[in-house]
Amino acid sequence: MATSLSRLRGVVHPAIKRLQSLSPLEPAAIAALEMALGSAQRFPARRELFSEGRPIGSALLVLEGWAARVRQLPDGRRQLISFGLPGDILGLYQLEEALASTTVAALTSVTVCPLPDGTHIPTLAQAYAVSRALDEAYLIAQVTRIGRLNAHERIIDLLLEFYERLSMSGLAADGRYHIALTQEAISDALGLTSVHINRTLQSMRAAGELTWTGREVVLHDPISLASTVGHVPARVCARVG
Amino acid sequence: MATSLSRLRGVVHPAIKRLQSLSPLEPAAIAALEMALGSAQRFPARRELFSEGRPIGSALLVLEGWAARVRQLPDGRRQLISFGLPGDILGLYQLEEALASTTVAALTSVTVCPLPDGTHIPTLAQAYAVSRALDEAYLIAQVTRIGRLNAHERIIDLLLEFYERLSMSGLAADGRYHIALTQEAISDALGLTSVHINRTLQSMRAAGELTWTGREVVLHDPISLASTVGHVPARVCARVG
DNA sequence: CGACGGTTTGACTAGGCTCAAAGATCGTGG
DNA sequence: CCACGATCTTTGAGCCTAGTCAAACCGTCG
Repeated sequence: MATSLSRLRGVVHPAIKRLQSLSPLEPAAIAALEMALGSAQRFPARRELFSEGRPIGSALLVLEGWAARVRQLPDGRRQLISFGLPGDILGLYQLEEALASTTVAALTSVTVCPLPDGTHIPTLAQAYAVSRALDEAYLIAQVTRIGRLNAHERIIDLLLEFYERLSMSGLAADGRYHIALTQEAISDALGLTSVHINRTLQSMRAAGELTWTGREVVLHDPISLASTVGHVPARVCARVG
Repeated sequence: MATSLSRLRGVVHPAIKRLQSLSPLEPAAIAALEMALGSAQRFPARRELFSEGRPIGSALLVLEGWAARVRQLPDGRRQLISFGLPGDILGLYQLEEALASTTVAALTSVTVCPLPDGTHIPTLAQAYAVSRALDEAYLIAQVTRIGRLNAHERIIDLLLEFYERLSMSGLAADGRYHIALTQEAISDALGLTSVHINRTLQSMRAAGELTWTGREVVLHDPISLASTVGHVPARVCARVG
């Protein structure tokens, strides 16, 4: 049943929770999403969900796992452009015959489902619009991060962004969350080397700023971290917090 | 008269030419644009067209001059996120109550006009959609540029992007165009210092890669430059070159 | 147990930054 | 028409953040 899927163990599915937090959803929207949850599809890590330059099929809603838009240079250098976390939408364009401007790859095992059509469900359409606006805000944050912050600031800023985003879907709380990335992936996102990420993380641990064991991150004081690096949460709409 | 404005000296206005190159425009689209040209408004250099966090009024079409999305850090560091050249659209969002996610500032004296409503003019709406998709592609290019290219590559890649974009509006040809940026602005865009931009430009001149006198840039061999830095022009739609 | 992916460490290098000041260029007003 | 100020470009010397290359370590999974 749809209800059992979206409220597994009595909890709203993180993806639905995120969209709900972007714009309060009407019952028809919830129903459409719950229906979509039924046709989930799984991609193993490293698999491509979209390929650069190829036509985009239908948009996807991320249910579980982390994906990323990736650009690969001819000589092997790799840049992660942006991330797709649970509740994020991949490949959402209103352009006919759109081509994917970047490859989207699964960083972990990723489950997705087709994005329900929002054209006749106003609150759902609104949630998609907000989601899209946030995507752009994250992209802008990424430019500023790699353009003007040093290694220490870049890492903190990115970890704070993850914290805020995962909080929307209920996957983070109290500065704590599960991070699906290797140090290598972080370095590819931040325009640094994994060696430098490693050393910088060590100094951050030594400074008591965070704990990072296995895949579990704890930011000891998100608020003070945010103020030291001048991090400001994305804000795109007067109605959304 | 509208016609005399859009075809000054027998030439189609660069802004219209750009939109036309994104999607062939029907007569009603041209007429709407020519009408809008009549209510042009001028902003002097450094003036803000939109302010971060403030509600966005109506979208603007750039007619002349260069604008840029800017993010300023508390300590004075500055990052240019993206550029608005003639024919580009600023502040185009389908979100109600959208807030500007970055300040947009005039880099030179800039003339704009309100963007004509495209909802009942399909080809115009299509041009806007393509323009928006290109905006995103340029943002992605910017991330890759500052994340993974060295100073030399960053400059070439950016100058090539300007060349391609200005070519669409007829403002560049044969590798030659008028660049409205100071070395300082370039450094703010590329995440480098103006001193380093200056030195790198000198080495590029010495290598015969370009000429840059006053505000006139000549890329001596755009094709070979593109191949040396692995630059690929943005491509967002199967129908658009 | 070995292979694999990820993390950590060391020694050395280099690309780009900082600070500071001197030249160019250009628009403007007297 | 020239002088002035403001803005931009250029140069120099020294430093530092982050990169490179290489190897060891570690956990885990088949």
